[in-house]
Amino acid sequence: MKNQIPESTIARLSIYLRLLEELEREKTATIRSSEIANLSGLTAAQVRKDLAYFGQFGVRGQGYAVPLLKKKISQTLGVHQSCKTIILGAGNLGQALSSYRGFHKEGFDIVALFDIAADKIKQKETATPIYDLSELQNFVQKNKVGIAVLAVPVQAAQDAAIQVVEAGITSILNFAPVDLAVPNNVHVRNVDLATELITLAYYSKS
Amino acid sequence: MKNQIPESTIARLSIYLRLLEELEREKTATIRSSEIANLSGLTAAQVRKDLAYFGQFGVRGQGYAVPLLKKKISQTLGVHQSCKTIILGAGNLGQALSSYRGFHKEGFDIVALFDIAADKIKQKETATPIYDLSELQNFVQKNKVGIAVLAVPVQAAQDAAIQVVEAGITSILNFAPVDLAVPNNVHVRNVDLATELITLAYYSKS
DNA sequence: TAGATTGTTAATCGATTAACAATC
DNA sequence: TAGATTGTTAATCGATTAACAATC
Repeated sequence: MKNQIPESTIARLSIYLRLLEELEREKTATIRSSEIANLSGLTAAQVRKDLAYFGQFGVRGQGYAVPLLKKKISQTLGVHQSCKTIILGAGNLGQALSSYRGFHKEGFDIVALFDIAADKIKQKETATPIYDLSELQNFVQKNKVGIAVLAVPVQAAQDAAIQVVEAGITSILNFAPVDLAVPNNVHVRNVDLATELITLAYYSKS
Repeated sequence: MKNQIPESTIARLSIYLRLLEELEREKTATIRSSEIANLSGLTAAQVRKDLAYFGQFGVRGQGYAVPLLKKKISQTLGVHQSCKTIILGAGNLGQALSSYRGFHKEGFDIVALFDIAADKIKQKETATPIYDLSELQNFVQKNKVGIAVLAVPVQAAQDAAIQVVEAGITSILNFAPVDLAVPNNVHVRNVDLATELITLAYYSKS
């Protein structure tokens, strides 16, 4: 069971991590909390507070050593090794996500797509195999799948979530605009694209 | 200039709206705040508070009339008419988004895709035309574009944002993992898919 | 009138920000 | 030592929740 660290802190850690990867590529040796803040659009106090939840990684008067901090954050987040990920729904969105480079770059391996009547779907260029939904349980048990992405139509989402949970997966990224009912130990994050646009539309007037 | 209404309230309004559309299709006449809360995974107090920012839409002892509330919320959000939307970046993600039904359903018309060297891109089934980025200014001026979606690689995102802003667009949905520098009057919402997965991965251990 | 549910105020909670002592 | 920047505590801010008077 994890402690009382805000989910927003965790989300920001992953932003710091990506920034540090970039800085390491550029051979930057050290960085101050104020610089991290500027580069990621946050405040220095917030950066230091976030990091302090997990340890003391900096040197007073100096800042943070980029390679060390990167290592510490990736250990904290547990992204040092790659994580097998499946996508439910092999429509436009599902297929686009499966070839999204950002996932692979951060260590997420999209190992399979699932869909109903998978045999009807033409399997374009994608290297990722598409299986029938009925094979889900089997596949998940054989392969160590850590995360499921739900890119199915809204009507199918709750049902898909149940199947995913039954297969033993406890992390779900949900693109369908519904509040999924899942057991307490299952973690869901929602990406609601239409809501994002509606929110923007509100601000685009006035 | 908009008042001090929390952005999270606006985001929830759009969730209520979609729920009400559903309820209206099912011919539900009235609904209580507690029911709205259950259906969207929130609390009744929160629902009432959100709505109270904009007026008194309910009847004490009765609840809310579904058609009326739906109308009021869509007026508030300004989604009564459709909003022209463009997508920058015609790669996998851009093309998937352009055919994403959820956008059209909520009144967002994807009127064009833009990409560098647009002529090199084979224009699959999509009905949405793909233009060269150099035509952006011209297109936006001729058509009343309200929102731009950035589905370009991270290196190209800041530059794309500048062009979009120069063309006069003030609402941006950004899929690239960077903190975009934009003028104060421009509203940006970020969807950071890799960060979502990393956050989930953190919770999938332990 | 009695019962129900809103609208709204006040209390709680948690996250962000500010400030500064510790220390490299 | 003087200067800089962290780690951490305390103050602020804002959003969520609880409670209840208003009222249909």
